[in-house]
Amino acid sequence: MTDGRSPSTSGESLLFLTDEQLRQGIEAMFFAYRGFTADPDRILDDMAYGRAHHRAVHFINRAPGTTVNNLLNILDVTKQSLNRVLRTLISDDLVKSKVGRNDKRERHLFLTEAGRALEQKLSDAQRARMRSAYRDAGPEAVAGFRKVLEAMMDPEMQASYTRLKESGA
Amino acid sequence: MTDGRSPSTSGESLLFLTDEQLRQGIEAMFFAYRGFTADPDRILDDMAYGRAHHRAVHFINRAPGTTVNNLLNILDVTKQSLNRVLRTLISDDLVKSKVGRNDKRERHLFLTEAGRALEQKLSDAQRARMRSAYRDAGPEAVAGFRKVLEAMMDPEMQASYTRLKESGA
DNA sequence: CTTGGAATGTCAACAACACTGACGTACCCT
DNA sequence: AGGGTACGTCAGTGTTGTTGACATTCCAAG
Repeated sequence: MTDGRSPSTSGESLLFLTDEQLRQGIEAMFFAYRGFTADPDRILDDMAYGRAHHRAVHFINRAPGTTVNNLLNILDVTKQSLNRVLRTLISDDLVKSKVGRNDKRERHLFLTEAGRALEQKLSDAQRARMRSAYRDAGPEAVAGFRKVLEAMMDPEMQASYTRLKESGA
Repeated sequence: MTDGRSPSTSGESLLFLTDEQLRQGIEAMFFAYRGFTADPDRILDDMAYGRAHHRAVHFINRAPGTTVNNLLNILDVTKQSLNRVLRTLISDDLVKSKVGRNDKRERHLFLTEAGRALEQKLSDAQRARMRSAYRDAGPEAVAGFRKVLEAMMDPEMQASYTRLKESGA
């Protein structure tokens, strides 16, 4: 199964499925993700925030008025964990929580002006690296990049991703 | 700067550099990385280990006899943090630490038989997902995937990555 | 041979971020 | 009226990261 050499299945060019190729992909993913988070992390370190705050702010910005439960599903963390983050964001006046009109149990989340400013700052930094990588690699590489990433997601996350993608297009 | 619409630079097809496109790439990266780590994480949860143990075991397996310092550079954590992980791995007899011959201050790290077995188990799980994603996306997409990831790394990490890649080819 | 510095290891304290479990409040719906 | 849902919170725990301080070992330069 994991014999490390070329799969010798058919005559096609399946060399890209070699264990060595896969391992390189795994390591590329590891190193690239560090780069991916490095710039926002630096900004967040200067404040009292971490990566979890970034994620919350990002998705609230992406889907304003989203409920806590919805955010919970996207972020895939416990409500206790998310609540800790939301509490600080709300008390720092970056996020507003509004009681639902139809269903008063729900809280709808919005960024304040300051929240949007922070999101912009983090987003700009992350996009700058992404843009540079995209430009270096070219449009065809980008298409392949997206294709592989989508295939790597868990099905539920793929659904979340597609939903977000289509809502913002 | 971040006006969100198409960059209107020249007549070329630079639509893949739109803020919206970049944001989709960012979200794809976020969701995909979760999938990427999900399978090994499940295995590790059953033991008393975490992702840090996986990383250590992976790179020791990749470069047997590597020094602590070298591992420190690759993983980019403090020696205290790495040491805690190595200590448990060594006391659980998954990793052996040997004093250097030329420079006796250095410790060279090797996997034991049990260590290799764990690495295989984790690696198999992670490769299975990677292989499936690669197969779904096809060789050209994979090439693009790798190209973008490399362009996203910090220069030093890109160097580490290339060194590892060439050592194992 | 002594001393400076590098590589390593260890102890302690702490913070971010995740988890589980339990409980309370408010609310919707049947 | 009662059951389930949405949300918040308290308490405890674990992994992984961080600083800071200090000891040991050892190479290499003076």
